[in-house]
Amino acid sequence: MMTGDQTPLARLSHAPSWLINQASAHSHRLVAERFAAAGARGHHYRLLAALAEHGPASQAELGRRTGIDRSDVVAALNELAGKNLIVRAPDPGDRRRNIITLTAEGERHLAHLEGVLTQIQDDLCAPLSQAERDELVRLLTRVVDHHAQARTPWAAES
Amino acid sequence: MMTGDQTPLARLSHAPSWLINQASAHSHRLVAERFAAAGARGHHYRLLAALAEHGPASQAELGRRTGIDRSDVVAALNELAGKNLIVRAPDPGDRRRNIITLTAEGERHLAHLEGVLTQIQDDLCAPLSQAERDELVRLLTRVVDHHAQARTPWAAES
DNA sequence: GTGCCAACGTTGGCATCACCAACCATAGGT
DNA sequence: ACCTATGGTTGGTGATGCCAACGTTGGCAC
Repeated sequence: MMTGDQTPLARLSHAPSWLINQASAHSHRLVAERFAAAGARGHHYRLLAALAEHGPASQAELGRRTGIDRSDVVAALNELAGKNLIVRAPDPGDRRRNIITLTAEGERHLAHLEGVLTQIQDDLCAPLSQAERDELVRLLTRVVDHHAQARTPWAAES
Repeated sequence: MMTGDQTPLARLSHAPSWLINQASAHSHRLVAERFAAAGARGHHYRLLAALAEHGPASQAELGRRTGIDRSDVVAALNELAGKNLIVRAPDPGDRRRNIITLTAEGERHLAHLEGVLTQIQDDLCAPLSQAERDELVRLLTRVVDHHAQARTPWAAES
């Protein structure tokens, strides 16, 4: 996001949107750096996690679960398939679909990324106490839910 | 960032980095949409605000103040100059530098963007009470400061 | 059954943003 | 004079979030 953020802009430095973007940028940097070191990118983790949590699914399903665009899902799955972390098989019951399945190797990789991510959370929230982290999560959850709902009124249940 | 964020990923939905990125995405979308409607982009506001707060400056100075990369400052200033919102004049005391000055029109535009941004803050934090918004700002400020400092130990004072 | 619309996978493209590398001109100190 | 640091500029990279379009296939109505 930025190079040297001494944030000398008084009017901006108290704006939630600015702070959120700053925080996001730092978080993004952490994720990008460490995931890159682990040979992965944000999309990869999201997809693997979705597969682990809800089981095999079509690509469109994965897109909906993870919020990743269909077209981006294709690219990410290509990469994951290239590393044998997932398997793409045609759905016998619907020839339009591919059924994506996590491989054992994919599960191992996911477990690794899980650890990396946990460490990232910790570093990101380093200056906050546990109670403060919980509070931050609570507040952000409210904000995110509010806007997610506004954007996807259809996805009522899940 | 995403299309339909029903966030069905239990393990992710409580991770601060995920929440921050989600919130940032929503905020980013709001900013992009409304700034586009106002004929501006995020960089533009940051630069105009920096000029208004600290007065005319060289491009490198602006980059440091706003955290925008030197090369990106050039492009943004070109656009701003094209709209007569800023003036780029050579520094008589240092022929390497350009002195960037806000024009009256630039100030008007900034004032407008200021209003747009205030509205965005409000929409972004819609689900939160004022006390909660303050708390969110406080927590995020701690996080951002912590990482900004880690990244730019040199920019001690400012 | 035929026809039409919806969903799926895929390709290709666009925009923003953070960032890096390289250039050349100029300052400044030695 | 020389060498280094700084400033403006150009150009390029990569991640991410989207949108548009295509051909294929399913499902439904008629």
